[in-house]
Amino acid sequence: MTTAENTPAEAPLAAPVNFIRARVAEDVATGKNAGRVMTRFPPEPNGYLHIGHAKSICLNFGLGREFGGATNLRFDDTNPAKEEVEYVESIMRDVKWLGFDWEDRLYYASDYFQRLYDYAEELIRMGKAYVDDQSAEEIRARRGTLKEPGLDSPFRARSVEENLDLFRRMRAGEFPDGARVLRAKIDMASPNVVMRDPALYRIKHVPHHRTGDAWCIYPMYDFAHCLSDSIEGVTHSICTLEFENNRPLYDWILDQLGVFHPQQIEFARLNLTYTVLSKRKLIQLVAEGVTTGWDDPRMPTLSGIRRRGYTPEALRDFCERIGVARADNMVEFALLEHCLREDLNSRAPRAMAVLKPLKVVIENYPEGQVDEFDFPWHPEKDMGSRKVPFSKVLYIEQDDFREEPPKGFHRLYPGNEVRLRYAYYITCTGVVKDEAGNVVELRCAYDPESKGGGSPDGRKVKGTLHWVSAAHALEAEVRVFDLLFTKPNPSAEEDFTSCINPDSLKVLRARLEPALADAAPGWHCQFERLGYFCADEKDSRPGALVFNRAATLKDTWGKIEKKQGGR
RNA sequence: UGGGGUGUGGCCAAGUGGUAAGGCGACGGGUUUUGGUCCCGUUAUUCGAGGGUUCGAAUCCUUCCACCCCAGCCA
Repeated sequence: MTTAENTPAEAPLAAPVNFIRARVAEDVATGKNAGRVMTRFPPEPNGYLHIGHAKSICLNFGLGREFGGATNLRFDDTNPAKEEVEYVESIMRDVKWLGFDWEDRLYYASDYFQRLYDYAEELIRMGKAYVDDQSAEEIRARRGTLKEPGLDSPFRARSVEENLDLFRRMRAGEFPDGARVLRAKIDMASPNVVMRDPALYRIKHVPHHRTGDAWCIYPMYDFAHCLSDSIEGVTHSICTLEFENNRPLYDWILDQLGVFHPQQIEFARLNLTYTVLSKRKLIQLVAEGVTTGWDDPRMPTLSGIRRRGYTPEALRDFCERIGVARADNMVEFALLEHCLREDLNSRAPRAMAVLKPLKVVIENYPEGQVDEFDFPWHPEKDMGSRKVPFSKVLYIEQDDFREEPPKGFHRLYPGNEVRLRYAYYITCTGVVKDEAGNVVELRCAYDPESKGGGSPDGRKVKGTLHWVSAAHALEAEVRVFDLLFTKPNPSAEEDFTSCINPDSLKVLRARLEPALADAAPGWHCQFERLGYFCADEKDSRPGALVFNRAATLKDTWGKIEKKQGGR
């Protein structure tokens, strides 16, 4: 039971409609591309995948699967200065973990460098591209502004022969970085700035993680992406809204070259409350040591979320529920939590753990006696059972005792009777305090007749507490996480780091029931009444358990107490 | 009038001329050996605003307003 793999989730329901699905369905119905559907997920390997990428992955792979097509994984690796194999590997790991399979269709834009280069020469021969000797600053100065047209480059009218010669010499490494660039010859007066003779190739004497020193010129995104899509026969090239301005260029390049023309479709990227999802900001969190790395359980990266204890099923469900549209959005974190709870409620085994232990001595329980109970792993589903020992000295949660109970509190307080889950009823008969007045121990009396957690006389107790036998308890580290930011939209702040939550991590020494002794890293369970937890995939091992809290359970009492102005 | 987009309840989001789906959240209530789960109910006379067309408009026309994206040799 404590192995990492829990009961697999049931197959997800049919995906809801959205405008992209509708459009693809229409294309299939009208016989466009002979009814063929091919999508791709095209990450740049310059960072870890985050939950925003999950939306795109689910969309792209979902479309491929739904329409009997296929989805490629293609690394958009056209900027060697920023890309690394570590990222390539993490991306493949994360996509697989999310539950998608690119089978034998693993591609890299760098695989196409020669073909791309050939296309560039073709454009030059058609008089549609030219080599510009201006510096980056000069080009910028002549680009014009959003409201004013740009000026033609003094090198715009070069002959095809000269352009070809210069471009070949660029490729041969004759010029230093930044000396020249290949530009498309479109329209410097275009109201769309993207169309003002965009750069197609730049010189970068930087080794590439896959092609090594083979190239010193690299294609720009706009040139590489559309042609890579075309080469792969992608029918629907789905990307986020900010690329909408680039679509005319995407279309222009493909039209000039007369090659297969995929359809670019844009959708609104995901924004999540209390988190940041821009690569720049995530890199900053890692670089500045705000988190322990890309896979810190507080990070919205897929590796962080996985380590936190989220399941791929929950994430896929989340991606279905948020929908796909073109309006800017900000999805509440509560929806993500809901998806996890819903998934794990049905499949996670239950266990007892006390996070902040308070010692309880059952005064009328025989010294040295041990009851060994057999508790089900799940209250409704048949998941078998485990042995749980009960003895004279126990631990309960500090939060479950109040010397002076607030209104509506039906846990333990002096004179009150509660149920220890599945075990016995106990009544608090005394409180032991230290010199400072802190409650350090409770004296209680149990009712032997209530064994199993019910009583022959049928009397009701309102509270049921989780507990652990002190002598048999396992000690474990439990990491309790909270939101990384204190504001719903950190990106709206002048400096997003100004609202970092100083209490986003609390490390506790908890006591666990002994059945958890050999919980495997990655194992999920519910600690009864506390939340869903997962044995840390990196740091936990039998004998030195480390659990992460993925999400709390819904807490009605906490809400009531908060309203009462309680602590 | 630089160009391109978007505006439906607190948050997502269906709806594409026939009289506002669904989910999350919130709020009530029931069940309950997890104050969990589950169940039941409530939560937009109104679709950014105004004007118009129509028997009928969130859907069509029109004016206006708000917000987002674009001036990397990043993607």
